[in-house]
Amino acid sequence: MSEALDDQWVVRGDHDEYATILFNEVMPDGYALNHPRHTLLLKTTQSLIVASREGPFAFTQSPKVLARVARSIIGFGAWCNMENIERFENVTPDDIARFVSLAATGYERTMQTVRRIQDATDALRSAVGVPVPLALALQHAGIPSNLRSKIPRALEAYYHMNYPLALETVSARTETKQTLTKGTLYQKFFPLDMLWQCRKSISSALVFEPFPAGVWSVAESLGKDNGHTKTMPVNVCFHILAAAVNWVTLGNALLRLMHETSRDPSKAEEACLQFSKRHANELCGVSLSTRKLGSPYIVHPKTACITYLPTAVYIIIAAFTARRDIEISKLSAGSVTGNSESGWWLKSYIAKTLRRDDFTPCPEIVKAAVCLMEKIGREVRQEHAISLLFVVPGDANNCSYRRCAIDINLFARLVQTPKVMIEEILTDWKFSPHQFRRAFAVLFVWRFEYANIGALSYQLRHFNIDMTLNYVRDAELSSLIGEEYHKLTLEKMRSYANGPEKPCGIFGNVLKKFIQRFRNTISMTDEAGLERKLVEFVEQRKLRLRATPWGYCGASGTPSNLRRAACQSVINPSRGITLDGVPDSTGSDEYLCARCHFHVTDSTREDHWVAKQKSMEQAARNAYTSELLRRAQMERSRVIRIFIQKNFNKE
DNA sequence: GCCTACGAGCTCTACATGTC
DNA sequence: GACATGTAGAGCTCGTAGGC
Repeated sequence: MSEALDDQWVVRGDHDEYATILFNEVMPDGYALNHPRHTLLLKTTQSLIVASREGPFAFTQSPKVLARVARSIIGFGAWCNMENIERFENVTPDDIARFVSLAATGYERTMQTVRRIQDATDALRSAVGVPVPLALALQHAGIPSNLRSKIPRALEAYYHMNYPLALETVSARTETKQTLTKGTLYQKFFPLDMLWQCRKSISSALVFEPFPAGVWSVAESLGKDNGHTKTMPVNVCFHILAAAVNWVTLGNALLRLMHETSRDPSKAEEACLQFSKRHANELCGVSLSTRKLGSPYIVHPKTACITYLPTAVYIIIAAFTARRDIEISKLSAGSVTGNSESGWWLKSYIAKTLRRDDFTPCPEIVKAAVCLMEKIGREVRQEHAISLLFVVPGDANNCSYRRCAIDINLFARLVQTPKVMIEEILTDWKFSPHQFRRAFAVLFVWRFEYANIGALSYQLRHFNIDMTLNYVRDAELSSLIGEEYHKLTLEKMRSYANGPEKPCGIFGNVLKKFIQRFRNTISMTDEAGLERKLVEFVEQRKLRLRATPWGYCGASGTPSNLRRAACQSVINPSRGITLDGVPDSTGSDEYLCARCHFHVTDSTREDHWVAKQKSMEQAARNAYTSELLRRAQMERSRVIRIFIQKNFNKE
């Protein structure tokens, strides 16, 4: 911890982390916290920060957490000051009850900002006239000016008193303040408990235990449940991923353009024009220019390279490795190792669970993205002997390097990510880094159909698999996956009805007959009629085709389907049911599906079947294969061979 | 259930950059 | 050179993921 300054402490932690705690906040009486009249509160706050970090009541080393403790104590001190309570010793249980119930409704009501700003405006009117400057009114009311976004009602009152005609324009700012979440309240109330626990080592303390039933029980009774990270709509997710991949693919060319244009400014504009024309598709609707032309979709090549390219790299890493924001931000240059044959591995710090570096498997695009970022910041890293990946050259006159400003929403707007309908308003989707971690889980679960949650749990580095299941049990996700299954089923049915693919397998033949029946009942030229019949068929039967490498499973979760599905036979030790109650395809294989009532396949899987049959035959012929296993493989190979002959007309 | 450690979103300030 | 605009980085309150 640094030495005490007049108005702030700089609290340092591990890994160069630090937090600044300001002690010059204006109190409701108009005097700053570090004014001599607030010495007691200041000393108590400082003592509690020390006690939180050292000694018997220490619970954290994190500078940010210590800063939060300070904020809570100062906040409570400000409320006491407003209530004319000079020492914490004078606080009564009733005061605590009043404070916590007010605190649950947010800053504005707790600190009675409406009344205070009205009083301040009244008092200042005679001295400065109307309108009273807002900054002056806030200062006189003892409300920190940076909290303006938290006091919409107080602002409305201020504007009403000073600019009556402008009221309509500001009334939109008012909204009912919802109760804060349990977690937030817990963090607000916990430091109050310390005013009792640490009573022997602080200047001013509570004389009773404020939360005998526990801090959490109070927070729980007053707060609302926490929310969760939203799931990106599929089209939005795929659009921004495609854009990020395109930008990363174009990255080296963009860097060359930036260097060319900076070397020869006279040709810069022409070079940008030509580049934009040549790479119109990859740039996803963005044009490059060295001049400011007013369009949000025109950017300077330097901005493209040091702002948008790092963001594209960030998105690629987040989406394809499921790493958290903090884990990506801390990546070092050279963090991807491996090769195209044995695979690529991203070395990153694993926050929350392991809390150490670990390797995560990743696709080649991640390796390309990291290499690109290494190139962007190479000179900076060499010059300053740092390893951080996400750094770019800083401002020439001020700092020589800086961390990349990753702004996913800015990038999304630039590449014109589709808008979404939220509460009947077409609006931009609001991205957050954690949504890509969630998107990874969505894509994994959808692609592998709930298979191997253990693998997903490892990728997310959860200690507890229940945490992973929280992702895949989520109602929003289930509905999303259900929707995708529905789309896939309809697409396959259309494809089977209109060609060129023909369904085969036992269930495939059933589908073929239904499609033929539809064709017989409608005019051959009535494609709309056929489409209608297909949709009705899929919806009425609740048909959901789920993909496997060798075809599709059409079994539902009804008792009769489960009884008849080949993979659910009691002699199959690998049988299993997915979380939505249908047969788990990971407990099945080609041999079982070849004779199953619910299996569909088509020519897109033909190569797979042929290769499988060959590999089984070779394995059976292997001299080292035991006799028992050889016989089993020969039998399996025979069944698959017959399936191929019957369905793909091959000998 | 309880708790920690972060992130999101907002505003403000200082400074850089662009435009006329 | 004056002014407008853009942007990084700070602080704040409130929200969220996830460990045990």
